[in-house]
Order: sequence, then structure tokens, then C-alpha cells
Amino acid sequence: MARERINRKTAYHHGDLRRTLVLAARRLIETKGPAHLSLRGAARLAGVSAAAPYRHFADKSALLAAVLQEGFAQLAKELAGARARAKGPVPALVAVGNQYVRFAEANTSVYRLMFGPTLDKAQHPELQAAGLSALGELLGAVTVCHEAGLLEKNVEVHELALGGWALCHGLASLHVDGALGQTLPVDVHAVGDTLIHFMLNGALKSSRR
Amino acid sequence: MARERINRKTAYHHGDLRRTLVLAARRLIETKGPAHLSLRGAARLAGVSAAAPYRHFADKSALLAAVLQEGFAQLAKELAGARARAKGPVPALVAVGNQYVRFAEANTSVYRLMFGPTLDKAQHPELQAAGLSALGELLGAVTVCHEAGLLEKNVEVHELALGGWALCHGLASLHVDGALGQTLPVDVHAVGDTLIHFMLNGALKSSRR
DNA sequence: TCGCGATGTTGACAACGACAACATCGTGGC
DNA sequence: GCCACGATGTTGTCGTTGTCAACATCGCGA
Repeated sequence: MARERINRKTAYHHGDLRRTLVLAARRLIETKGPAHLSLRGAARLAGVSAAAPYRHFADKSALLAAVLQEGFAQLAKELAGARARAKGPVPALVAVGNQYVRFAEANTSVYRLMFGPTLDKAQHPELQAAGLSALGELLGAVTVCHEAGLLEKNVEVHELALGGWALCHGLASLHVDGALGQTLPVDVHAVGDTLIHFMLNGALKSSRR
Repeated sequence: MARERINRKTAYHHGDLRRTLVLAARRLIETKGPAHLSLRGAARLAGVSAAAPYRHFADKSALLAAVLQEGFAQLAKELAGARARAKGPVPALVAVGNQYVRFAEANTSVYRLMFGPTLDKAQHPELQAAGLSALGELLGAVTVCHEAGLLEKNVEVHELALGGWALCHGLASLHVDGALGQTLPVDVHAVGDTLIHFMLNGALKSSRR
């Protein structure tokens, strides 16, 4: 409590170096690009020596993992928020998809790394768990539609959730990679809506289309 | 001509170092992971000094770009092949999607990098062009459907192509990232078929469903 | 034949990840 | 109140990497 409020100008101990390092790392990723993230650079930004980070992170990839974990948590929170604000099962599903793309747009650098190959997720199980909690929102939204009897009988909840995730993720990835905009002059959100409805058309009962 | 056939055991000049380096780099990526790719490592594999690659590549990222360019070319070729083998416009569309996922599965490491953030594609325009030629196959397959009058009037060719790409790309990415299989016990190809048809249901004319 | 451009080598430098040995803080048990 | 001990940070060092300059060697064409 009192610890954080102390203004230690010449502090030997930092106070909350771990958090500071995560923020510094994120800043480096966003300004200089993911390739230029370095433990030493983050330590410099935090104003500590090059070896200090090792008191808080086992190695460089552990620091990156911490940054990405916060990203996943933020994504899950935003998806949950969008879902909660929507009125009705189907609008909630659409809102989750839209929010997903919006997150990718607003947090491009981190989003790329979250789903990119830079960090081997097999060696950071906590990241997989964090990713799943984000997927959980989507899965939940689909399940609600199913329980409300809105889906065709032959539609598997898991399949549709996966399809929605793939669609949004693919759209966001392509958008973020700059593959859109140059070649296909489209508004990503508008086309996202259209595509989500394409897919829903194949899954929703006719009366609900 | 004669150059390549000479068996120079103690050759000072290598013969085709550029190609050898690209292959070595790809091997490193596939065996040790993308993070452990190093110019020096590739040079070692090729049996040359650490500075030799600089006669063929401006820097490390240029070597990576060459590897990925071959990947894009291979992808475009495979998509074109799948499309050509299919009988009819709609099967061709489905076949392109399936082949996309198959490519990702068979060339996981390279595929990840092709669409990952590791290499900043903005600085390698030739890569964007290579990616677009792959997209061209999909776009072409959609266009044929459109010209055959199979699509609903309100379906934009570009939108559907983009949707198909996003769907396949998202599915492949999630699959390759190991996000599937653990959480959602599904067969990628089966679910891919289902999802493609979901989306087509929203775009194809009723008589064709 | 010979000279020049293409290709490869050696040596060097700074930056990096990582570790060991040491320094400093502050807090809890006496 | 003190002080020992664990938590936290620093300094110094090592091996590796990307990159460059200076030099060596090859082969092709004038």
C-alpha cells in the first residue's frame, strides 16, 4: 500500500519493476516493431541494469509471454463487454465478432504477436489458457443461440463457434497484415458484418434470417 | 550450364550459394524453429563463412523474404492445381479452400512466417505481390461462380472471396497454432468443409444449395 | 593473356541473451 | 531497537549474432 506511493528518487529497489518492464516491452514492440524488442532495451526504458529483468522473468520469452497474457486478458474483457451490451442472442454473436476485429485494429502490434509464431505457445501453457478464455466468450455466445433454439438442427455449436472465430481471426489478420485496403478496397467492419451474416445464414433457422 | 555440373571439391566459389542458403534457412526454420534462424547458421549449413551470405542478401530479413517468397509461389501453384482438378465452379471453390488448409498443415513452419509478423512485409513489396497471386486463385474461383450466375444478386465477388480467404486462413492459423485439437476435438478438413458450405449457403442461390 | 567484376574470407565491432558474484535494501523475529 | 536474511538490483563476463570493411580468389570477356 504505502510502498507504491513513496517517491524514491534514488531508490535502489524499484518498487514495481515487473510491471514497468511489461509496459516498456509493450512500448518497444509498438514503436520499434517486434523484432527490436530486447531485454536490455526494456531494462533501459525502465532505468535499470541489463540483468535486473532476470529477477522477474526467466528469460526474454517470459517477458514477451507476460505482455501477450495481458493482451489476451484485455481481449477477453472487451469481448465480454461487447457481448453483454448487445440485446439478444444473435446481436451478441455479431457484436463479439465485431469487437474481435476492432481489438486487432486498435492493438495491431500485440495482436500480431498474440497469434503469431514469434513465441512458441507450446512452452507457455498459461498463454493457451488465456487464449481459450477469449474463445470462451464466442463459444458462450453461440451456445446461447443454440439453447434459444435459433440454430438449425444440423449445426454443431463447436463448429459454428470455430467458424466464427476463424472468420474473425482471418479477417483481422489479413486486415492487420495490410493485405486488405491495398488490393481490396473495403471497409473491414462493413464487410465483416456481411460475412458474419453469410455464415449465420447457413446456420440460423430460416424463420430467423 | 556446365557450371552446375562441375564437382568442385575445394571450390572457392560455391556455384549456387544463393539457392543453397535459402534451402539451409528453410531447414533451420523447420528443425530449430523460426526464432533460431540465423544468417551464420545458414552459412554454416552451406559450408561458407559468416559474411558470404551478404553477397546475395542485403541482410537477414532479405534471406527470410526469399524463403517466404518460395512459400507463396508454392502455395499459389497448389491452389491453382486444386482448382484445375475440380469439376465445376462450386467444387473448385471448395477445393481451393481445402488445399489452402492442407498447405498450412504440410508446411506449418513456413506458413506461420508467411502470414506472421516476424517479417515486416511493408518493407518487402515483392512478398505482398506473391501473396496476392495466391489470393488471385481464390478470387478467380469466386468470379467463375459469379459469371456462371450461381451467386445471389446481393453477393459481391470481392466480399465472398475475402470471406473465403479469411475463413480458410483463420482455420489454418488456429489449426497450426494448436488452438484446435486440444480444446475443440475436431477434424480440420471435415469442419472446414462444413464451414465453407455454411458460408456458401449464404451466397449461393437457393436452387443450388 | 590479363584485368576486372563477382564471389568468398578474415577480422573486427557493437548489441544481445544469459549467468555468476557481489551490493543494497527492508522487513520480520528476537 | 537491532540485525540477519531473503528479495531485489548491479557489475563484470562469456558466447553468439548481425553487419561491415579490407583483402583474397576465381572466371569470363576484351
